[in-house]
Amino acid sequence: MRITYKGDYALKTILDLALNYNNGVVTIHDLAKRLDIPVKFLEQVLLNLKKGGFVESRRGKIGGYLLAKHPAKIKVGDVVRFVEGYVEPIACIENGYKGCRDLYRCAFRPVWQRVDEATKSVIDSVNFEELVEKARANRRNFVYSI
Amino acid sequence: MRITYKGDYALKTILDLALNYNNGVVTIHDLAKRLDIPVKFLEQVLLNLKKGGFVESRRGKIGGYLLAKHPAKIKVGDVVRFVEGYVEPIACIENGYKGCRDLYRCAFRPVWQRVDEATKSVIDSVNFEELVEKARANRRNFVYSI
DNA sequence: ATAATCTCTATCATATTGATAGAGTATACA
DNA sequence: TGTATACTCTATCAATATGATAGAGATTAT
Repeated sequence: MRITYKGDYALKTILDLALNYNNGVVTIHDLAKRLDIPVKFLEQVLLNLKKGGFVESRRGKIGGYLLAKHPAKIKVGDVVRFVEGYVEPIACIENGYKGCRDLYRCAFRPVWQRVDEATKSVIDSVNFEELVEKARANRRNFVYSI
Repeated sequence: MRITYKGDYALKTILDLALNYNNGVVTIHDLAKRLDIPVKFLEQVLLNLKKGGFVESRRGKIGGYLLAKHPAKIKVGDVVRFVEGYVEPIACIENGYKGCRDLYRCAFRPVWQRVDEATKSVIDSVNFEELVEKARANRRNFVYSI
């Protein structure tokens, strides 16, 4: 797994929408400003997240984006898998991979499998409800420390 | 961490040289044939591994490559770090990274750090002496199972 | 009507990836 | 001393991914 800007932006966007859950829609413009993401890039990220069923949109004058599911129902791993396309540390570990002469005798395979399992156990154990709590706590700490 | 062909080839090359440790040099040609790697690509991989201090070379008529250290002294993590350039799941976790507005308040940071630690604990716990044993065992199993 | 918003597709510059090409240098050995 | 057999070095290439920009739509509250 390697997270690119694409994935980073997607995760931060979903966290922002989770922070605004049950609070109406958020516009691309506001998201872009708060998260420091180029507006036109964020457009594509959001359209993709919509295709993935993570967000919904409202068009028109008071339109914007909102989360399609409860934050507790979205895991970090779900988003990474959908946006980046994979989570595995090497292609030969991916499901349905063909193209290695002797996949099952490979001495490295168990190593990659252990990395893969450890990675997934982390990213699939964190949902956006927890992240919202953590983000709010961090914000409080920050304000108090000034 | 995401292993590309570059890293995969490097690891397999070092394993092959480890299997031939104390057994003279191995030519690029033999390595390329056994490992199914394009010769001219393998050249570059080997020159790089030499720069990294993993292998040594002998030029001339009976030249070839050999491991620069004992297989037990080379960890999978060492090779990946050198060849791929990083091991972290995202750039902001890399040492000396600047460029995030509030790195220490980021709700995702602890997630990436956990992935990072888990990954490193795997790849830094496997050395090429163990891999040689495993590879020899796998080869035996294969022969017996025919 | 119109302003504000999302939608869609095309394009772009740059870097990375995986691979190929060819001329050079060193060494064993007949 | 010639030559075959190796490693050495640098350039180049096609294809793809990455991060970003552009502009013309479609929708909706007021």
